[in-house]
Amino acid sequence: MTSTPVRTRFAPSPTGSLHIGGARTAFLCKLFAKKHGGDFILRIEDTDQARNSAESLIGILDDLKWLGLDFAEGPDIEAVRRGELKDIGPHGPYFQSQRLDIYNSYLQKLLDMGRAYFAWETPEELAAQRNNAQPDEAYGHVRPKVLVTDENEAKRLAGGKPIMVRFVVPNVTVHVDDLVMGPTDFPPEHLNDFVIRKSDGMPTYHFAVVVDDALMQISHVIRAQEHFSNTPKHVALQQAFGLPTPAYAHLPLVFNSQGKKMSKREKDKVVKRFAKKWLGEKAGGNSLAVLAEQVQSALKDGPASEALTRQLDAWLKDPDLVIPQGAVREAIADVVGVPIAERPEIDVSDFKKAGFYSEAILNYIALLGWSPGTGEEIFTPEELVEAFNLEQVSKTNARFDRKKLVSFNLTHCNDDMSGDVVLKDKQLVAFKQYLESVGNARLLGIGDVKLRLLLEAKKGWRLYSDVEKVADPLFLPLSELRYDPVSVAKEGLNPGEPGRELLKGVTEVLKNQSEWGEAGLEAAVLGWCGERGLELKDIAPKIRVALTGTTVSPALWPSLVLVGREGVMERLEGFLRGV
RNA sequence: GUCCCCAUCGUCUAGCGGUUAGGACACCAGCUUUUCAAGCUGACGGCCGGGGUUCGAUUCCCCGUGGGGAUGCCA
Repeated sequence: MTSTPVRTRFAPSPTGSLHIGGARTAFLCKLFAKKHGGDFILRIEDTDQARNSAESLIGILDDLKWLGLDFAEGPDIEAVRRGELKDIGPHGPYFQSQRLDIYNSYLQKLLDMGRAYFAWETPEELAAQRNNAQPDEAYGHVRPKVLVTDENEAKRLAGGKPIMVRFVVPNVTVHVDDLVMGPTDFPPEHLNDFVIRKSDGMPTYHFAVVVDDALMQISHVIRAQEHFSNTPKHVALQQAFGLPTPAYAHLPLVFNSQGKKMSKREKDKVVKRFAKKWLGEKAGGNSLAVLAEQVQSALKDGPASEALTRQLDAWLKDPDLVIPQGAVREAIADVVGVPIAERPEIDVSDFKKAGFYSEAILNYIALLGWSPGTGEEIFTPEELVEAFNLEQVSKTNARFDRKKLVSFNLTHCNDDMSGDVVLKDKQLVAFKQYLESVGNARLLGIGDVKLRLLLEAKKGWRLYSDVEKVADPLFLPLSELRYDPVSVAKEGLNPGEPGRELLKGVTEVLKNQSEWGEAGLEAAVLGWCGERGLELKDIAPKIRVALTGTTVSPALWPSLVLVGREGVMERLEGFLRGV
């Protein structure tokens, strides 16, 4: 046994939002580290200059934080919010874009050893090579006869073409002992001399990941299975440098319910469909400009209107084109009115806005590809630390099942609400976070005491959005309250109908109620029912309709308490006067 | 094209040569209920196909089929 401390890392690139598969990888890395008393590190792989965005970076950090996936070393979130790429920890920088000197010094070692060389094929030339390859022939880059290791000479020979650096892949079989995939031999003939420094001077993923994992003393590389076939590249690089090879564990992939890859393209397609529909409905010339205008005003600082119009035009015409900026896509979705239910949930933020509880999500995603083997399924994050192990990780790709997630959500929330004060407080905090994420200032404004009562009153909710939906009418100003005609008719509450008389009667009882508490209200109403030979179900839905406009509300007594004596009387008497 | 990985109810999975193939979610039925939910009870439902190996294969091997990944100046 070695005494090397366990150190795992999650290394997202800020080119998009944190999706649920990435969240799972991050979580399992964290679980493994914690289980072994080690550290979980966050590194930002921002080497793709064309696709990086500050919006993505902040989004990813926010989502990790919301999930409770904090890290021992990595970006300084507060600084990043201010627009600085600052980080915390002894093995930094943790932004690859700030490690160029390090990469270059390692690169020079390779060049000096003759294990790397300059190359200057254009992307078109490489594509042609691949396309022209004969069947049975390994296609792709072929190592030149003479390797150029001097940069100046390379520049001269390239004649103005951009130069990059390739690694001389050794002609030996690479053996990888993967903790999930098992021992595997990778013969050299399937590997060609891959690029390690791009022509813009940035290292490629394969190069940076090797240098960084070694320097950051990562003991276990836990990542998605899509990287498995590339692992021999990394091991070959480690061997060239004489660096240690970390333990590898490649996780099975997570797909959507159709068994397809989760991608922002999926979201994009839906938005595009609705955008086209929206434009089609607006007869008359320049509705594209109108769309751009509205999208822009929905955005705090989006692109200029004309630029946006051009972008939208190109986007609508090309079925394969995707809006790269998540915020812009969301804004379009809002403007053209894509229903919430139609928006594919892929990113962590989608689930947050849909009203899921972070711990339920963690529980569910941990079980995608891993199983404790005991049949147990419901775990808190702390329990997961105890239970988790790499041995029980399967090699089989999994599909994401939203309904099961919903069920987990219900269970976690219910468990908390039937637990102690600490647990109930967690729900309160999480519910408030949800309300903030969807911008429901009205409910946020009722205060913690009422919010807590509300959570208690709406028993058995599945999502926070369920609580919100059912509670919202309770706190609407009376002038904005709409009565559902079907409910009104069903309860016989239209003028002249018998239900109205009953409601009048019970309104009197409530008016004379001295103590406005759940128990007192219940006793009073039940007493009134008893005198008349009525049951609660004869009157409760009528009160609900007058109170909320529909027959659906949280439990009746707490609802009355939440609305308060004045509010209730205003609503009941208002209903009896009007409608 | 080439290489690699995978294959148990609709979905996530347990199983690691002998099991009435277990659980969870979904679905369906019933019960319960002041609404929506929730809860309770029950039912339905599976070893991809073909060859081997073996006294015996869901389990081990081979082939096929299907799915996925890699083969990028993306990560």
